[in-house]
Amino acid sequence: MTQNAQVSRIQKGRRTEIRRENERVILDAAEKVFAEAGYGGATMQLIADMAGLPKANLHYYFPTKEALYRQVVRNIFEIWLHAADTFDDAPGPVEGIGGYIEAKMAISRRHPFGSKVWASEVMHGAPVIQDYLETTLRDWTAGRMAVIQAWVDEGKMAPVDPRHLLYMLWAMTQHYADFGHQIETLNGGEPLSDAQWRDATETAKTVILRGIGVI
Amino acid sequence: MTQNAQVSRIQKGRRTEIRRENERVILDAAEKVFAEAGYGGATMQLIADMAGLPKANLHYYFPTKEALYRQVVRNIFEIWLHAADTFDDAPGPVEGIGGYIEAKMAISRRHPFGSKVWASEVMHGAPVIQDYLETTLRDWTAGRMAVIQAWVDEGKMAPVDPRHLLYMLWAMTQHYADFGHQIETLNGGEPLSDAQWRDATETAKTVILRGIGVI
DNA sequence: AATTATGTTGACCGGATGGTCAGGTTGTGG
DNA sequence: CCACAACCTGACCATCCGGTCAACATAATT
Repeated sequence: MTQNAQVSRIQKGRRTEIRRENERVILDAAEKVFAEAGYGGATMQLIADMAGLPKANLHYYFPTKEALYRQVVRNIFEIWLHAADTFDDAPGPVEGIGGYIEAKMAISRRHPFGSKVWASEVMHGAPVIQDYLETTLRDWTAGRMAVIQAWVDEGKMAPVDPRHLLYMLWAMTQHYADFGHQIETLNGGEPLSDAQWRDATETAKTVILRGIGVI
Repeated sequence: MTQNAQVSRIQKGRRTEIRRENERVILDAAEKVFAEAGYGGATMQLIADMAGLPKANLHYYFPTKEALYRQVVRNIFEIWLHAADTFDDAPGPVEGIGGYIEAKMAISRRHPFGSKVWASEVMHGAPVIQDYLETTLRDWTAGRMAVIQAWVDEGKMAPVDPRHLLYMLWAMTQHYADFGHQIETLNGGEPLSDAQWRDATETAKTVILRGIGVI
């Protein structure tokens, strides 16, 4: 049994395993620290402490603070984009937009740090991922706008500006991650419960879906 | 004429005038730098350069970086709260909520830096204005929730969770300031025109008001 | 005009931070 | 078992930043 566990854990050699594990630990710690302190306020020492590694070890895996930050932001961007899958094979706005709201609310709950890093990056003028905004995100947005516009043309929903509708969806859902502290404070200092997350998601879905005339 | 201008400008003595003017210049510069670089990334030297004053002069008016930051955040909070006036003497949700959306969208356009500073502060756990969140903001929120709940009870709008509706309004409107860079990039690198701001405001109002069943 | 209060600023300081490096340890292939 | 490569880390360094201060300039007061 011990041997089996070892074998399965060491599939690709101890060396690459060490590397993968350490990079993961560092990236997780970095995401949290960057989210809580901002890029300028974060220090390599803080990240190292949170990761449980000496600072010099961080520089072994990531040459500079900026390189580490860049990797954190890229990872988040991937998650962000994949939430759009619900759009693709949806027969209409109820499933497509409703599902998108659910997916993004789930991300806000599961990856609050990542969301904050992303927000911070954009607020500071996207120094690191400007190229992504101009290519990947622009294409992505154009695609979803076309889908929404098609629904409008087919009479499946009220005529609403697809671009601003998308912005509304982003804003609402990410708000629960980015302003989580404010929401928590207004909730008596307690994190939202399962039921409260469900209420939030349901309220958002109801108001939006009724707002685009599909309820 | 020259004399008149001077007289009106120096109403309260040269000294207090100098102080007021310098504090204003410094606060404006600080707001911009804090918004663009974050608290940790901002430096007193950067703020001084933007204000056109030597760094030591900043410390004459504001003892520490934190004190300067604190004042910037307080100023924003004031503006933020006053946008709620439209709620108070509105006969119903159409005027109250519609007007609130318009007011907050106007603020996002006029005070984008302030909005970003506020967002940053909250995202980092509100180290400076936690007490405000727990007192002023909590009371404010409770008051508006009561107003909305009353409208629901009177049958003036669909039954919607007032708290999450408020969060939606905050999120949508502030998104246009906080994520302004992303929106600008997706707009071909150009800031939103007057017409586009009108579209954004109208879309938000339409979807929300229809979403709460008053259209 | 003399004195005092307020505003101005270049030069400086202690501490923190990102990053380096030499010397060590551990895993890997032959 | 040996030699090489990958990994680890304490100690160190140059730089930058918030903040201080002493000396000076300007306005207000008497």
